[in-house]
Amino acid sequence: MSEFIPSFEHKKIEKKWQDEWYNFDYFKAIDFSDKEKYYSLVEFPYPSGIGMHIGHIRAYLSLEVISRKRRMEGYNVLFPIGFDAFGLPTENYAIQTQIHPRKITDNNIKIFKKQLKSAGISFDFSRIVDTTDPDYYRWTQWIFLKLYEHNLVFKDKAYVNYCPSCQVILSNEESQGGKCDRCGFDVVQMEKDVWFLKITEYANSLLEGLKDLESNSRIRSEQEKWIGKSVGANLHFPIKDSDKNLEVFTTRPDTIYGATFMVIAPEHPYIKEFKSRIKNLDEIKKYQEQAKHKTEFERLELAKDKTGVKIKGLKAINPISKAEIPIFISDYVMITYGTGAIMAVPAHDTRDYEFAKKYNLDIVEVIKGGNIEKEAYTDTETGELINSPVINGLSVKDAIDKIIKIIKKEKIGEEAIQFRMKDWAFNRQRYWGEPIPIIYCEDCGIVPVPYDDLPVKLPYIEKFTPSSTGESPLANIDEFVNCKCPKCGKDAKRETDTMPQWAGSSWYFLRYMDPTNNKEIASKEKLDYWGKVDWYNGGMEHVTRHLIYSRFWNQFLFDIGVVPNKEPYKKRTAQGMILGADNEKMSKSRGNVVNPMEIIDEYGADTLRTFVLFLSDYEMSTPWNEDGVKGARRFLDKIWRMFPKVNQSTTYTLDLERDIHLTIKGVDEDIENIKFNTAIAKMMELVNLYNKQTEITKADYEVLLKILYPIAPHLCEELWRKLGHKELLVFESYPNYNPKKLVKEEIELVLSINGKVRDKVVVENNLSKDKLKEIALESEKIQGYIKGKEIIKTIVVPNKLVNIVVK
RNA sequence: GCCGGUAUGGUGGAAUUGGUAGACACGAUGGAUUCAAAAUCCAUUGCCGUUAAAAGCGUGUCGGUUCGAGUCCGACUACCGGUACCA
Repeated sequence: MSEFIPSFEHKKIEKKWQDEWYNFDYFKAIDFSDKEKYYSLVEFPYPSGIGMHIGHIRAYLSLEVISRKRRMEGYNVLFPIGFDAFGLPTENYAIQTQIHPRKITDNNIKIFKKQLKSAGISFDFSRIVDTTDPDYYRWTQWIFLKLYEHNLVFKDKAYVNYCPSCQVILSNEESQGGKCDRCGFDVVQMEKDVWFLKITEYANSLLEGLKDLESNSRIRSEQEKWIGKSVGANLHFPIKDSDKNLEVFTTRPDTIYGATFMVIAPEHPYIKEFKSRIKNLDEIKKYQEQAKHKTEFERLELAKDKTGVKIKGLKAINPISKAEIPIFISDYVMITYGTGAIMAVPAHDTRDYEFAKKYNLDIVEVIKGGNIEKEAYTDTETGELINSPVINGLSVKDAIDKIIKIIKKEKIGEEAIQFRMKDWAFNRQRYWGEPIPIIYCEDCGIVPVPYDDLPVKLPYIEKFTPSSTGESPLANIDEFVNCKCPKCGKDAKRETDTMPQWAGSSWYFLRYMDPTNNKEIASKEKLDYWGKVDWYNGGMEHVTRHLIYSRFWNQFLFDIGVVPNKEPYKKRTAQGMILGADNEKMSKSRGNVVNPMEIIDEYGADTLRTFVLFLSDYEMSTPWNEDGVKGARRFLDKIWRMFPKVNQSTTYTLDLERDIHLTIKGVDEDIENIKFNTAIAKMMELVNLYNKQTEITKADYEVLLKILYPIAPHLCEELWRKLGHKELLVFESYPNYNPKKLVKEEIELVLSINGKVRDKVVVENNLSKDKLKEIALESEKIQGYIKGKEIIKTIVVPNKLVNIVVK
């Protein structure tokens, strides 16, 4: 101990322990171990060329800390990592540089692995999955074929969002606000053959499954809203002088007497169906044409300004009141939601109200309580039905119940449920993705590739630029396109579209359980052993799309008997974003990006880890603050420098005992509640106490190393070894606290007058209320305040305070 | 528009069931050490006030409940995130 280096040499020490951990596979998860299993999952990264972002570090650290702690607690921990490597950025970069995406991806993965290790994250690197590996995407294709087999895949012509800049078809989610998610270019509408996955079939099941997911309310409600369940009724409005009905969906069947007109979407099939009867067909067609060419942006901009055309020659009949009412065509009704037609109740729906005002249509009040001269009255809690013969006087809720009974009896409608969630558009016209395993045969039509022929491998090509027709680059590769029909053997052609980026990530958590299996996605035994993901952490931005897609695939695999659990995740948390020092989102263009590797190089991985966790509440977004890094480093140095004053005693220093037990308890609770910032603050407080002692015991020091280990493992390993231990901290037992040792013998009693603190005295713990009151009145300061005043009342909170109310 | 979240010192942020607001850290100031600096250590650090104290003020704004409110209730403002004519 004589030659002691006053600051820990992070470069040397961190490298030493990383080599030890990774070379000897200390973090390897053991299949079928007798220990209880724990599966911690973090969202696998897209291996971009810039390498790791500070956000990755924060995202992984929560479960990194939990995983290290769980190992100490005796669990067999599966904490895997992989790469979601298909996708546009790599492909665009490939086009730019003429380097093959395979090469780029391999290189990026290599960089990422190295960086993850230099941060000391305790991943099981033996289980890496790479979605672009044919041994992996073979099973992605396999699941697609299974979905196809179970009629959950269909092909349809659809207007799709197309980005002329990326030359790629986008999902609704990727083209929000009419802008391309990737490049920001204006999205245009384009008719295409599109593969869909029928996720809507699982809508209800996905909603129900949320009940079993442990997560905060925000995570749950975003998913709920995305699924968007509405309960109401389908009503049949007869078209006058025909045997057809106009079907509408409504959540407010109680307002049927107030339905003064109907509105159908511009794309509604009845325009064609009744074209011979429509007197102003030209005008209608013109409107349809306009609606089609409105960009998303215009539709949003003009959202308030309703437009539409009355369909002349066509009338609907209100099936309850028998009133004849006009039908309009307007783009405020969407063909993609419900039945593409509505009954408009202007008195009680804001949109219908605006439309009625603009076109001077009747507004009939059927619920009392608002002022329909001014605005639509949409309250459903307090109103009472009027002008509605069969349901007058009822509340909205009762009226809905009663009217549904009536319409069912009269066969003019039925209860119905609608979801806002749409089927999942499942193809891209790009090269760098999983080929869709489908063959087109002139005689046999669409033929799925036989399971034995999987994987359909991506051919190694030189030119990845998409064709100007919007077709995949694969369409130009004859050797890929031309094949034999698996059914009849005749010449046939392959599907050239590839899967969207969400495909590979929809089941990767299953593959980790058995990453090299070449017979199944994973063996039944391993799926059973590892079971559900115990804790899944990732970004808030993936709570809707990725989480729902992957739950959908898992539920499907459960339904066909492939996986043992209907829901894949037990618990889900999400980290907050780290913003730039300027409080703006980090981005290259703003120049506020923090490179974690630079911090590791200068201050070390332990410092980075400690600081990122200390920065703020884990779930909140927060600006980066370079200065704070020094504070974290100082904290670790203090612990390092303390080493020479450690004595050989194996019991806690008496003066520190209570604080040690308190800290163990607090740190444990904080970590489990992902309050890493306060956990670290508590350890800092303990270290400050240690520093005040001239000597500390080996026991004092060891317990600190153990509770700090999950956060700053390199430093703790090194000091642990310096204490003479032969074994690593990895599987040392996590410390327990003794509740009896938490009791304080003396407490500080606060004395206040009228709620204002006037004095503080140290008294024995657990004194009676009367005794505390007595003590309070004895205080000189208190006496000064109550002199000449009347004591109205005294409140005593045992072990806390005495408040005297005077007048 | 609707749905969430947030608002606390110069800064990042703490605060258990309503019970000492500002833990912990950064920064700053003063001092020790040093030839000097860095590092380290000690002290101070919400505002106002004072020689020092006391008193007073203080958790986005306004109001309320309470012996007592950062915390509960009502109204509002700003910022962030989600969503967008969803019938």
